[in-house]
Amino acid sequence: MKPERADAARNRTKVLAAAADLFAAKDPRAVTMDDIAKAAGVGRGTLYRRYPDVASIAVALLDEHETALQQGLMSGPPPLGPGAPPAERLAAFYTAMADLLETHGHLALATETGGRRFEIGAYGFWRAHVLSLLRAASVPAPEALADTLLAPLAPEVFTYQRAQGLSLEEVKTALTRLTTVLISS
Amino acid sequence: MKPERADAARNRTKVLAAAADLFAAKDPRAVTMDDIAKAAGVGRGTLYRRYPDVASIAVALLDEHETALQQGLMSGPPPLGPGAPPAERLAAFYTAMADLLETHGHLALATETGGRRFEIGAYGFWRAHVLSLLRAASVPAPEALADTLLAPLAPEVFTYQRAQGLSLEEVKTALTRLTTVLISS
DNA sequence: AGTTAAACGGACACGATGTCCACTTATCTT
DNA sequence: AAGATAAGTGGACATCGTGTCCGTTTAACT
Repeated sequence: MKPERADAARNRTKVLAAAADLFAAKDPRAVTMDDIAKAAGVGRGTLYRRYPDVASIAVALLDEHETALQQGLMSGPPPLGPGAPPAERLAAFYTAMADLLETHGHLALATETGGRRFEIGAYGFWRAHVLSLLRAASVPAPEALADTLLAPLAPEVFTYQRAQGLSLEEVKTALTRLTTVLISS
Repeated sequence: MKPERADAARNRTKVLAAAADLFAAKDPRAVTMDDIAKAAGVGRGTLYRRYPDVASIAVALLDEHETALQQGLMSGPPPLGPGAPPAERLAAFYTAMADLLETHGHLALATETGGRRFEIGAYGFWRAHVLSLLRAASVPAPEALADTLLAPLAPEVFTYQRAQGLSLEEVKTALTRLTTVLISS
């Protein structure tokens, strides 16, 4: 396919920058397409040309961080990447996810307008990763456990816990305890 | 306060019946106030007089089942009610919740339009219950664990698992294993 | 400079929300 | 039984967000 036209690229940058500001400024779930178009100084039609909804803009903003983590899982150094025992890898994954939510939780929230959590590509990836680790650790009936274990990583849960006054460390230990206890038994 | 007027009672019944049908018929998250008013043969204003939004109607429909479970937790027979060791009570709670989600999952979905999960009264109750059991079992740092453990009970997670082909039993065992393993270690 | 096709932006139609108020009706009073 | 009163009703209205459509602009190529 052809390279991107100059004005298109310029507008994409403006849109993403404006959206990032808006997501950070107020409740990400309340940001509308109109808001973003207005803030970016761009027409409605221009916005819809590239992004079908607000969630997809948040996904675009989150993408680089997510793919970085996915790289780490697949080919990074242990314990996150291959080479460490499953229990440690799983714990490392949870810690990394918590860090990602800590820094970009507002974006993650914005990606989940409605019940889209499971339809997003990233969820499938996390699930496959957890599943393979559970299998490697010979945990029985890992299919149901995978979703159960991923549930506490939902952005709403994490941000709720942090808003309740729990420290990042407290949340992390709760998460990792879940994994280690489950695998070692 | 005064007793309810006859026409008001009649309309409330009509509204709840119509809403129950609609929630069962299509995606509960797509049901609108207009739909319900139309289906119940009632004006918009009448509907808004009693219920501020769709979620609150779903809550009303769900209420009796939820309070029944809450009664069971507080004063019912063991292992759900008091008298059994914490690990068993927690497992019984998860089983009961799974059953409730199995029968009324669509209603539970409708109560969570937006990110209201944690603002609903019931969540506070479940959380307090889990927390007290964790404390009774001398589990360290139970505060963070409580929310983490409740996350897999989110209606979206449960219905997603069931829609993926997992049986009710498989989900139940995944949930209870989580609890027993955590407490016994 | 001229041509072409991609990109732009605002107007439009639609659907849902929540409010407001003139009218109806149940219940109480005597 | 009739009137008084306050609660209840229903639909019109203003507002907002969505997604599409199309005449106009502009970048890129010749």
